[in-house]
Amino acid sequence: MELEKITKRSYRSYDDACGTAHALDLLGERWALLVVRELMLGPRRFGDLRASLPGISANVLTQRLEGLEANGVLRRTKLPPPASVQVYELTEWGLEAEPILVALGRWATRSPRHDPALPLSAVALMLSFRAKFEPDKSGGLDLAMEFRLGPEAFTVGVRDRRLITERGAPLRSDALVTSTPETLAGLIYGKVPLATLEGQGALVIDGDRAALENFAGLFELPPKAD
Amino acid sequence: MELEKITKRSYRSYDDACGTAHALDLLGERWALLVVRELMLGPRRFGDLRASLPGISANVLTQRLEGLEANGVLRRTKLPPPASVQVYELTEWGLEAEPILVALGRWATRSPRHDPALPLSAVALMLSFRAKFEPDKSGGLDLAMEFRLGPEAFTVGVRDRRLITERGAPLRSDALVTSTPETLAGLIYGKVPLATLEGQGALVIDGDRAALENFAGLFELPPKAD
DNA sequence: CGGCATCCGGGAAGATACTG
DNA sequence: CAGTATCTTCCCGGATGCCG
Repeated sequence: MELEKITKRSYRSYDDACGTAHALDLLGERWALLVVRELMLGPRRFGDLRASLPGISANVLTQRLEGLEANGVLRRTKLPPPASVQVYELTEWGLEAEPILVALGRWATRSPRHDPALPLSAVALMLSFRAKFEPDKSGGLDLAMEFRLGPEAFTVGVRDRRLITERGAPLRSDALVTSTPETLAGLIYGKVPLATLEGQGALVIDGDRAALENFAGLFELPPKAD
Repeated sequence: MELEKITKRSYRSYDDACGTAHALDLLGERWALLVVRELMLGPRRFGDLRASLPGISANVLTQRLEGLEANGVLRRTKLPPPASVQVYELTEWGLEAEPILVALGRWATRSPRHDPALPLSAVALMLSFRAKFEPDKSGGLDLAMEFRLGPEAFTVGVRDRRLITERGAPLRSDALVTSTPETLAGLIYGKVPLATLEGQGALVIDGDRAALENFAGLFELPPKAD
């Protein structure tokens, strides 16, 4: 019957005027914030999102995308021809959630239970750079690199004590780094020597090796809160 | 059988090295962040928490407290005699999550779906002040008030363009305000005139009325993201 | 293949009653 | 007052299948 359609209330809300509580109404469901994370560097397709979020099932991803769209956090867009492919992208307001993601990441890195050796998506690595970048260590540095992480290319650079992290390849770069997010995390946060990774074939660098070495020195993990 | 005790694995984690994902492992479960919110201004008892979080059930609150304690976000403490009462309080690290809560609140206030007329806890109101305080409007202001919100007293003040929000009564104050969190939210964010609220008996002010009026002018809701 | 509906099993959340 | 026990309901996760 159609009656059950009408009765489909029970949108489980906290019913709390507090902004924090409302934020949880908007993106407190399981996986929602990680979907937002994956869109933080630009539009993605359904399949890309799924591949970047190991463990999410297709129907849950569909539900989250619907909910986030209904709440105005993201929108569905069709890429211009000839691609003509459907993608999901954050609204301007959704994009403004970035500092929250970064702050959450910085805070949780101090957890004794945090395991940096787990899998990592390319976008998550880029955002982690923003969380742990230390401008004071970057004085006078000016570098631009291309990171090839799987099928995707990213631009990473430093100029005027500011960090640049974008999706897509840069026009010019000092070095091209081909590797995986996990390997780069080991290099930058785990202080694994670059030569070791190259020896294992886990990382290939073409161009100025010093650029990557310098870059890796700009990040510091916050102390554990034991 | 005892076998089922052994099989109780399945601690549902995102298994993601990303700090944001780990933050969700730590406090992404339903109600967890609101429990943290209620502890942000100091230790509380089980019953206080329950009363401040309408909708949470006792067993869920128990589970959240256990989980947050296991993760090092909060600890159980016994108040010194003669109180000798058990309370929950945030660890130093847990306290550091405050900017996250405030940022979430500020962001979500821009949601078209946000309804400021819903119920509000006293602690949530205090934290909302921190989210929406505009130092530029507070030049030269110096005031201290006591807010009596139900059984609890709070100190609210401004000095040197900085906002003070604490639990407990101040030693000296310019005014004593007795009301509810919802009424004060209407005054400060809804711009309901003070005289109207007094006329309804929803708010009683003893002392310098101008202190409260000046205070109410220091906050601005961020624009909607329609 | 990408996107979405449907069915099902397990587990977490919600409501209520009960206990020290 | 501070939880525990129990039952129900709903959400999540996985599999399958439809359709453009």
